[in-house]
Amino acid sequence: MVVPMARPASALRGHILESALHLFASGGYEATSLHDIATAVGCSKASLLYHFTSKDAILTELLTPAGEGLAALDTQLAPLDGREAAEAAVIGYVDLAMRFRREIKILFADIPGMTAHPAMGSIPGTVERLLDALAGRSTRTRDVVAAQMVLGAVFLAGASDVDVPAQELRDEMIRASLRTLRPDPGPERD
Amino acid sequence: MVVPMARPASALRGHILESALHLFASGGYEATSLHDIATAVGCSKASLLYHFTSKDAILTELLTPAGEGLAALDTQLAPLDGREAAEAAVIGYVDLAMRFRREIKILFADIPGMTAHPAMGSIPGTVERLLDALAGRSTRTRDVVAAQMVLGAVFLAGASDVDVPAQELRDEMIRASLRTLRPDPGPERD
DNA sequence: ACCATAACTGTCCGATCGGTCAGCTATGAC
DNA sequence: GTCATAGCTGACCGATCGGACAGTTATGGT
Repeated sequence: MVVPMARPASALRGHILESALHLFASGGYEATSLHDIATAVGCSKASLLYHFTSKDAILTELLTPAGEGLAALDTQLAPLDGREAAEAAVIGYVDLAMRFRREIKILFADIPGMTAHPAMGSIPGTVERLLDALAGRSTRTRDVVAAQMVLGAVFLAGASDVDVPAQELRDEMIRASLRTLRPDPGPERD
Repeated sequence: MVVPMARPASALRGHILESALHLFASGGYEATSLHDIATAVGCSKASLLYHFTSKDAILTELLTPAGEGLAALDTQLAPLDGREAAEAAVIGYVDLAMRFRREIKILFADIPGMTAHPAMGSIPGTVERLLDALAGRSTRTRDVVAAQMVLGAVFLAGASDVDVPAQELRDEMIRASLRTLRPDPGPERD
């Protein structure tokens, strides 16, 4: 049987992934056609489908590292609790967002269909657990909303084109996230 | 000449807008076909294009109120400065996000093509000014990043399906946003 | 020289999209 | 009755999509 398996690495293959990542991140997955990618790469559309079994296979290969990173964070956070969980979740999540900024942009552009993509593992459950960790395992409305906001804040701020060096952005996002999650420093205490 | 103008209100017209808003918000604009809308409404695809000049015209009618609301906030924030600007921006932005949760979901699902949609006015400039207000007119990295994060936080938390009553969600989002933007309360306050 | 295989492409295909158009039906004015 | 008009529809159109496939060229082992 001549099953078209994933072809081994080659010069063109790398160029395809590179161009596809760029196009997906800037224009979205659905809005980017195989023709667009082929034009950017400088090869034929059929050549793309020689190196990859489908358009989705290209996306999968691009998203897999990010999905694995998220899964690893999930595992790492599982045994932690309370403030420890929240802080580890913040740092881990921010680092993840920084490392996969372009991949996040792809997800961001096609949320509805993308969050269910197999390459990202079971997003719903993973995200739910990440939220739980960010909230320090608390179910109080205040903490749940704050966790949800940190999730969105880092997600969007990481994908945005803020004119700030990466290292600085990372540190500020961590600080701001912890500020968001920490109890109010007002007169009342709990 | 017989220019097909926007038809006046009618029962079916209302149902179309209602169904379209629901479908766009849950599945995204691009991913929702006229056939999908027609099926949901229970009429023919051609009937949609009798009441609306195009698919885009449906979207425009759905997004226009949100665009006007954003423009109004823009005007309201213009004369304010510093902490006053930041707090007014937070409250105004959160209220806007709450009022147009479903519309935001539409934008969220098709960011690349949607942020440039005429119905939302000149998004880039408006968002930039909103960010400036959120940062309290500061250009310090810390404040700029925090503002960007609040923007994303409210945007996503508002569009998410958190199981929290609207009023409570609004108040918590405002509190958390102010926490994010507020200067660090010294090394340790607790 | 021969040939198997890899790398690549031109061309075609079915599906689906947004949109057009001629025509059907119901209603109300005269 | 007659006629204009509003509301609505089935059938069709061109464009574009992802993908299939036969065929061409380049390469390296024997």
